[in-house]
Amino acid sequence: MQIRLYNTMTRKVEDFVPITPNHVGFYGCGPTVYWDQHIGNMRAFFNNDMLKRMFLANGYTVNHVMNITDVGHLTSDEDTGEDKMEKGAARENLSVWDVANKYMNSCFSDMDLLNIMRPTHTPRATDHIKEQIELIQKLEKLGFTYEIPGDGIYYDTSKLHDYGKLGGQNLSELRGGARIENNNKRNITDFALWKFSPTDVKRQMEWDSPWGVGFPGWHLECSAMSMKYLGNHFDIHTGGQEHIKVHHTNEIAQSEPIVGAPWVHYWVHWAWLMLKDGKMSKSSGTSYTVRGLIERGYDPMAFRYLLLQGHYRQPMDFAFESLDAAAAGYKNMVRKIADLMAAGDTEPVNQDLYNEWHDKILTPISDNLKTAETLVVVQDMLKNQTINTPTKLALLDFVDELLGLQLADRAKKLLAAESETAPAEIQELAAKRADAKKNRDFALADELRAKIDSAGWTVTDIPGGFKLVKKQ
RNA sequence: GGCUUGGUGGCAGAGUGGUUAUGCAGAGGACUGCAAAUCCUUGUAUGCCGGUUCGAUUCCGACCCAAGCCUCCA
Repeated sequence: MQIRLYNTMTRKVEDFVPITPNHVGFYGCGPTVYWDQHIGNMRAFFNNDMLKRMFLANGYTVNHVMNITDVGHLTSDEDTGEDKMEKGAARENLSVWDVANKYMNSCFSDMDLLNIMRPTHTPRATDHIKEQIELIQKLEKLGFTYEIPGDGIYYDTSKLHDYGKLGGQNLSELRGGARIENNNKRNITDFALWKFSPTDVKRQMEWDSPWGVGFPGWHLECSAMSMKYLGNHFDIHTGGQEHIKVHHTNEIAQSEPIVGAPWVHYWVHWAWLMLKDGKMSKSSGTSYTVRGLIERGYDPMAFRYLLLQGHYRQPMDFAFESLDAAAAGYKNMVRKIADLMAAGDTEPVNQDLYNEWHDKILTPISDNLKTAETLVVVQDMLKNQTINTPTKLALLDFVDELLGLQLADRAKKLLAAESETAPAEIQELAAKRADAKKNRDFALADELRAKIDSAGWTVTDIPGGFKLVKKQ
């Protein structure tokens, strides 16, 4: 099936043509591991996951690389900026290395909870200092660097004729004085490749280099590690939309002089998950984690379902009201599937119908990841009267693989919970209630139902009797 | 200020040059002593102003508003 993706470089939805047939290599910017990743961060990782699942469903092999940024970078190119890693270490009274490990693992565990497949490679910046230094040396040889004494090695953006092409903005269009200027930089857009350690403070993370002790600039790791794990040219580079103008622009600047243009064939950018009143941020206490959602009683799959209803290029408003709606929608879907499973239909799978609907499901998601439309097709499929139950269940297995919603798993759990036999005293109460109903003593019947309810069971009337289901 | 995206029903959020998804919520009905579940039916929207067109929510332009980047950020 023809895959189409919006390419930020050309600002168009394009047919995807892989470098190697039936194989895709892609790099998605990963987390800076100084704190928990909030659900906004997770939306980006979820999008990478959907991109990957879409390719897998289309028969591709996938090499997915996600970096772990564990080097502390200054929050600006100034010496006065804060270092997030060092700040996190101070906050928790841990070494920067322990902070990195702790939050890398918590990020992975949140990804697991959301059923996000692990990337093929998750290289850490601190494990690739050598590669980063080598990259600077290559740029140095080509004449793209200059040193600001006592500060670092910088990239001279005026040396690259098409600098800024990804963001559609040239040097002269940037607003002068909009940010604090480093007076020693040659151009407003120049950025650090290597920063020297400050002389007055001992950094926990620093390395030797041909230019002096210090640490790499924050754009460098992505160039160095993507080349190492994906080769000099690869298919797709993804990241949050805020990376277009600076981070990805600078990655291109570092890479294309060395490997030749185009370095990356398709640039795909994810829009943010917004709060009603602005962006999600840790400082304002408005960030939620996946584990936080679970503590509030939500199935992480409800959040996944919510994300699937939107489109990756569209900012999405997050509110508990909309998460509730998604949770209800997801639960209804699981209910329907559990009913299909319980039907025990032994008809054979209709292969023609299976193929037809398989393609119907795969088509919209292959067209620039229109997951919402795929969800619509799934709803249509569930409602469709001409598809028999075994065919529907086979299609749902495919849907689970494609969308990662764990529908079959939840449906089975639901059925298991419903088939659990109630303890004798609950059975007895339910039997008494049935008697009360027979005697038309509805007051007593309702009282008994309340009793059963508070004991953790739900009694429902079914034709010819009653059913006891343990409350979830 | 510049560059880039967008503005759709009560909420979230798709598609589409002419009959406007889907989910949740709402309303009515079937079923039930009442519930629950399920099923059926159903209302409500395309920021504003122009233009192109037989016809625009869809194309074009201006404006207004929002978001992203220009400063660490998914």
